[in-house]
Amino acid sequence: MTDSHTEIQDERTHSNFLRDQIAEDVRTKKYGDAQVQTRFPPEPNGYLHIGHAKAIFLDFGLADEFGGKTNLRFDDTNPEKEETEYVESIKTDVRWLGFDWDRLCYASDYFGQLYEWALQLVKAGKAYVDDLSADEIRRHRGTLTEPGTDSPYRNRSAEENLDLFQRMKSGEFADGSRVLRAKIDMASPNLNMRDPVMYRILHATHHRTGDEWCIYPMYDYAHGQSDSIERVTHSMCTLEFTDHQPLYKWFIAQLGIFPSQQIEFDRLNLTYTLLSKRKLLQLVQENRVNAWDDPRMPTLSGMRRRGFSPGAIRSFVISAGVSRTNGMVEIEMLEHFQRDDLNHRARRAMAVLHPLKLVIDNYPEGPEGQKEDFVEFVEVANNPEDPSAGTRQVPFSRELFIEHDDFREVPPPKYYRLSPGKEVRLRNAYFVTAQRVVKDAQGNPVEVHCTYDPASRGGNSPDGRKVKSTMHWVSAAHAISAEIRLYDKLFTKPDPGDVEEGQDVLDNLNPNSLEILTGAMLEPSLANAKLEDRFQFERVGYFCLDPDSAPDSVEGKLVFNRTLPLKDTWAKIEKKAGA
RNA sequence: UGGGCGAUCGUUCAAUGGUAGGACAAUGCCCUUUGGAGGCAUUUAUCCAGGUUCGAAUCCUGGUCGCCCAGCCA
Repeated sequence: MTDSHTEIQDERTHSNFLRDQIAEDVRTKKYGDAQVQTRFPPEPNGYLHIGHAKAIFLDFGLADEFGGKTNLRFDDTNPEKEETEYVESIKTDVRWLGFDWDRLCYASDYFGQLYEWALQLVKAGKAYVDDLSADEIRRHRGTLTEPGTDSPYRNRSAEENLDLFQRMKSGEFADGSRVLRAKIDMASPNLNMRDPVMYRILHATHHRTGDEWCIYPMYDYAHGQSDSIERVTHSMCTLEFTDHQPLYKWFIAQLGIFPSQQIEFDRLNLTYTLLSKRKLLQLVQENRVNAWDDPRMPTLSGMRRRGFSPGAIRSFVISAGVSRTNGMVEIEMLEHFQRDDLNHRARRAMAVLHPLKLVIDNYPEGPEGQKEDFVEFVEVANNPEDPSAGTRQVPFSRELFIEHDDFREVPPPKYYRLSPGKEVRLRNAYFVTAQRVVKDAQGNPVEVHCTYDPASRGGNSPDGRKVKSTMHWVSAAHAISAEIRLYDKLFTKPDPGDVEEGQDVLDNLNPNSLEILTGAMLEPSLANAKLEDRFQFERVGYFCLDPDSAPDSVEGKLVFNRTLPLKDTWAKIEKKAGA
């Protein structure tokens, strides 16, 4: 058993620069005897995706390793984009990944303190109210190569700034009319230091503070201090915030408060996958997918519905590693860890996605000559990888369904499955030999007639005869039908952002990312499937029940999602031959 | 072009001055009552040029290439 657990342990002993840094800080007692404190700081403006899972495993995982704690903090400084629905979904997703936060925090908890600190900076002449418009501020900022120019309001007296800022807070001014800026250096080569905006006027209702405030702190003014308030020792974030560090440090130094240490790491990028909350929101809003939890989405809720597991996501994220290089991990790696997980856990079942009738002409007749009535039950392992999963009895009869693609009237080279005159094994049942095929007007096979070898019951012939292929099947009389949803990649290009001039990422959407099958035939035991069950439909793939199912309803509607197909060597051979 | 960050197999992460290794992918073989799983094997890498050193992926110098920053977003 090559359990992924061992792999995780191995990975853990591998160094990574985050762990190294924390270990070093603990060793040198950089923060005295204080325990390691981290935080996961999402903005509640969308659903979490697998990129966030990386941050979660790092923030919570590393703190765990060092016996520290992790806060869940919502960076909710922009009331116009944030909603309670997102807060709830984020909590659900973090828990689903297996973590519980030490403290549940909100940047909005600190609005009062942040305001007090702003007052302090204003009084100290370190911040000023600027009457310039957003556009004018932009023009004054300069460019990458040219320094900015001072705002005409830059040298207002502390008294005037104090008065203006307090009136901004009291709601005297219109949105956009004034901002509070830090007074740093308009000529800094780091644009973040060119008198960044600390507060803007926004007469908007906040999801938590309601209408209490009409000025809201900018992320850059709130983030470092939030870390400081929570006494976060190691504040891990993604690379693009690297050059915000000097600004955070400036605020911390001016205020003389606890200095958290920020360490940046690379974002997770996955081939064929879009990991931008803004774009994901667009997919939802424009109904390009059904919802945030559409199984094609890289959101944690989508992946959960699709049948992915927290353990597999963890193995993947840890195995993909962390660094400071911007790369793109192949989606195949994620799929590998999910298959590995499911291979060990998933119960096996037989399901025919594209049914083709198979009739055994020499199968014994039932009592009083009623051929169809004769039924026997074969014993089948629930999971050959796990004997403790037990066995079940599966009905077998004269008329069966097999996979349409498992029969070829004219077999291509290396095709081992059923074709006229060929003998194959029906899994756990009998050897059968195809005799003749009934075709429709278009020449498509609709029914295959075969003979079986009664001595091969269970799937082996006493004479030691070998067959090249084993196929799954279901008894026609006992089969239940279900809707099957097959998912493919949402995008057609490895890098969805690779677009032609004038085109959009959404132009790279895969029009065939969802295929719905309505005629699938399943073995009867699947009628009892539960939402949390994981199945391998043998030779087909991994599946789970979708919440759209209503097994207890009159129709007993069943909907299965394909998490992932099984690896398909034959498809590869066929493709190569065709190419 | 100002500032910041980075560069190791196809991809991704290791090697912390001392045999360049793992995982995914690919290829071939073995095995198989899932063309699944498993086993074995193979291929492919230190961005370039100098330098320091007994010894450099690692340290130094100079290039090259890539990513990020000009929101009253986070």
